[in-house]
Amino acid sequence: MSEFGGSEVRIRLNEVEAYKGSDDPASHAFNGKTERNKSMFEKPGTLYVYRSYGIHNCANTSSGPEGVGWGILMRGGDVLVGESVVRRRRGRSDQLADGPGKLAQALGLVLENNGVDLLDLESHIRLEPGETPQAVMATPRIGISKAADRPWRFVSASVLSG
DNA sequence: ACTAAGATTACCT
DNA sequence: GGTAATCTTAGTA
Repeated sequence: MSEFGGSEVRIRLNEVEAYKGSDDPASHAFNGKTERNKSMFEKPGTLYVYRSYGIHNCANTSSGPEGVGWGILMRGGDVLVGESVVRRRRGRSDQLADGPGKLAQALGLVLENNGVDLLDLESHIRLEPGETPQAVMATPRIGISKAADRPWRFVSASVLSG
């Protein structure tokens, strides 16, 4: 969830992808720590926001031990609270959070939020326990050209028309 | 210093 | 289905 200027937005994630740092050619962290991706090397639960294609922002949470560049890309979800806020941020009333860039925009995330602790209750952006998906499917990852065959994309079954 | 490619999205036909 | 918009990083000279 996120909370900026009194506007609360909650999104239930139903699509994520794992990126295993130095063992994963598709990961931003594959070639080691850089100025942009250093948040992924922080402790688990650290927000990593990066600019994609120079236009969009995408949100990850680091998942490995401190010093290890593992991360989880939040690809999509359902807006539970604050839909009107999201509509205003997105400038449309549909497709509110069904993609990495859209999800980040829906939450109002910007590059300045890079590195915040998602598990800190005082943070304006937090990761909180939610409803457990009935079933989760593992599928190949999307939007990458390297190691795209690794089944590290996890989708809640409720998203697949069922 | 220069070039190419990239964890994408919105709008066109 | 195809393309433009636009910033960061890595590889090459």
